[in-house]
Amino acid sequence: MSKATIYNVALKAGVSLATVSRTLNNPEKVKKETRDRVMNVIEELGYKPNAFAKGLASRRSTSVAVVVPDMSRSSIAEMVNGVAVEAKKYQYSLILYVLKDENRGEAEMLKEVVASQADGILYMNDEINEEQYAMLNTIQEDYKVPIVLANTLYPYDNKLVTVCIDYFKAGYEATNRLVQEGRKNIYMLTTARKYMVNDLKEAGYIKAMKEAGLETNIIRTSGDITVNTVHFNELFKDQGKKIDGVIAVRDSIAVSFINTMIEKGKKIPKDISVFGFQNTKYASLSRPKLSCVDIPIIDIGAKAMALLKKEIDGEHIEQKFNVLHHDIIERGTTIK
Amino acid sequence: MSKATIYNVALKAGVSLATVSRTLNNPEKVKKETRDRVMNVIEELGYKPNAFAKGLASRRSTSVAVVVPDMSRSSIAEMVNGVAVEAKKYQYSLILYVLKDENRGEAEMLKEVVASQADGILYMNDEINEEQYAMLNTIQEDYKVPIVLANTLYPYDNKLVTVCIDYFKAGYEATNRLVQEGRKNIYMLTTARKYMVNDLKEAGYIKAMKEAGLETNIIRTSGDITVNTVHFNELFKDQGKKIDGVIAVRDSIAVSFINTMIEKGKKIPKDISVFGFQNTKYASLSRPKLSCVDIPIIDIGAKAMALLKKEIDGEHIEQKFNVLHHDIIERGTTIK
DNA sequence: GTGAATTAAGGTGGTACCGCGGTTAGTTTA
DNA sequence: TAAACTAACCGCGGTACCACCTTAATTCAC
Repeated sequence: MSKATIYNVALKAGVSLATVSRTLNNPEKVKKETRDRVMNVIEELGYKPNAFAKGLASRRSTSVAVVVPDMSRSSIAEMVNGVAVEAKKYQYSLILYVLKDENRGEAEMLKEVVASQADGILYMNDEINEEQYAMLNTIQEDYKVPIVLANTLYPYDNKLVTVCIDYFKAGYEATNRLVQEGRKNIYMLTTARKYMVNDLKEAGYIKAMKEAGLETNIIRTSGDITVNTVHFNELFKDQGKKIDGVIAVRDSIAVSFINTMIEKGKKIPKDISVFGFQNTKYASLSRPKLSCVDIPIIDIGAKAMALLKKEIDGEHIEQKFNVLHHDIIERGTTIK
Repeated sequence: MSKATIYNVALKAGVSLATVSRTLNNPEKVKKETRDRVMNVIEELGYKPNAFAKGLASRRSTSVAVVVPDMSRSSIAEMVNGVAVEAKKYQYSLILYVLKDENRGEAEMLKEVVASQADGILYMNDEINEEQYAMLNTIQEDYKVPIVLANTLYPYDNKLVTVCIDYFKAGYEATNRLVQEGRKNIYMLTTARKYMVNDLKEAGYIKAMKEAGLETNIIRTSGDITVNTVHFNELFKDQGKKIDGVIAVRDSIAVSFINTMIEKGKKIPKDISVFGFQNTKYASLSRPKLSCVDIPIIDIGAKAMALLKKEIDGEHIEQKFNVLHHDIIERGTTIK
């Protein structure tokens, strides 16, 4: 009973191929009795339409390509979870492309994505630059493949549908909380690599500092925690460096900073207040628990998938740029 | 320049369809000059063979299905990273199936996997039971779809190719370290849900405890850290409960336990030694840094993919059960 | 008011594709 | 004369359009 084809089903149910196809794709166009009979046979034979044949004939794959930079980043993984749940609603399958250690150009990979016949592309690479954005645009236009950016954005243009939060505002708000606590020497810890979203957090931080008449201090460090721990030790070796507040672009960076400082005898939050970004498990597992910007990352994934589905179905999306709501969570690393 | 077909290429290169097909699939059968000419046109038109047509005609998809329980688990995400890197070598694409919140039976999902025409299945669901194992076997046999289990196993049988580490041994070794420290009241913290690999860690723990003539204490808690923190608080409310050592089946559980205890005034590792499992980022971000069993999770993913590829290519795999090496890492939560 | 004719709509079957791989037999090239 | 290539066709398993057949409802002629 390896593989039942539509032909087997038709034969056994005593109907034509067309009718079987219709019972599956346009059930309302088939009389109930016939439909039931066909469905029974389908059940009996364990028939599932061959995805290739279906794709070839219909020119639709009911699958979307999911492009991610690196699965091991907690935010990416959570987002994929959200995408998966939403995709299931539409019976869409996910084709995964992990860019990590990708040495061929991204262009090559995107061509592959197109060749895979995916009905749409969910682009989650936050390390996006002008060139890539242009490429994505070309693909969307030339190949008519809808693209949605999830938790990433290209702020200088908005031809592509985007789901994100207002990272600028979040950075601004988090910084302001520390300013309101009376902190004067507030640092921003960000990644050495240029992620668009981190640039926005940084811009928000700068704005808040400027408004408060404070001096900005931006430290670019590695996303790798073993590396940045060393870095922090180096940086704050001389106790002369005044620091009483920190905004980190990732929870993990915030936590490794906290650990470094506590080992140096600093009190958190008495001496230094710390804010993270994302509200990952790292934040809950930190001691004290990390205050952070809560980002609805699962919702971003789900919303992005939902919008992509709409685009695929040809619906016009009036709102290209979709901003989801974020929260500021105060826990143990800031003073209420 | 939307979609070039093999026909366009043939026309422009002045050859027949057959020759184009050969250049791509059996290049050695085509004279170099012709081949070069065809390749140039392919490049020029940006031609990529239609995956559906190719799959339909060749009955191979050059894609594998990756079945995971939940992307947000750090071990799963890392493993997928490993799979992705290896898959890229073979130009295989990944179709992702996330079981999380799956309410239809898993049988239904597996049928879908088969219908997707994947050439093979990478099964990473560690919540495997007898029924599922039987189902996987049926699929492998009836549909001739190779299956590899990655970081999960079914210890009562070994028809399916498996890549794992010796969790029994790891549990045994970790427990022994604590015994050698002189710990007497060593608890195992495991998940309430039945994961096969956790059962093995538990069995290893029990063996070591028995050998040392110590009493076993097994606490089943949630994988959700907000829940288990409450649980730990409840359990160890009465200070009468003696406890001086802990083996946790996941790093995250270990860390939340540590946090709970330290808040109660316990010293780690002076009063209680703690061991985790996996060596995730949680372990490095814990304070003190978590001692744990280091599991080569990326390698497991890569190895599983490599074996699957072999199976797909029809090579016989003599070694069905593949055990990768693990390490015991001693850091700050145990006494050297 | 009745039976016949027309129409509409619902249900079903027939079949040309979709783009490629593989085979065969025949043709050209070195 | 072998090697390299062409031409033609089938098959893969579906989809979707179009055409056809029912059946029921409506209109019509008488």
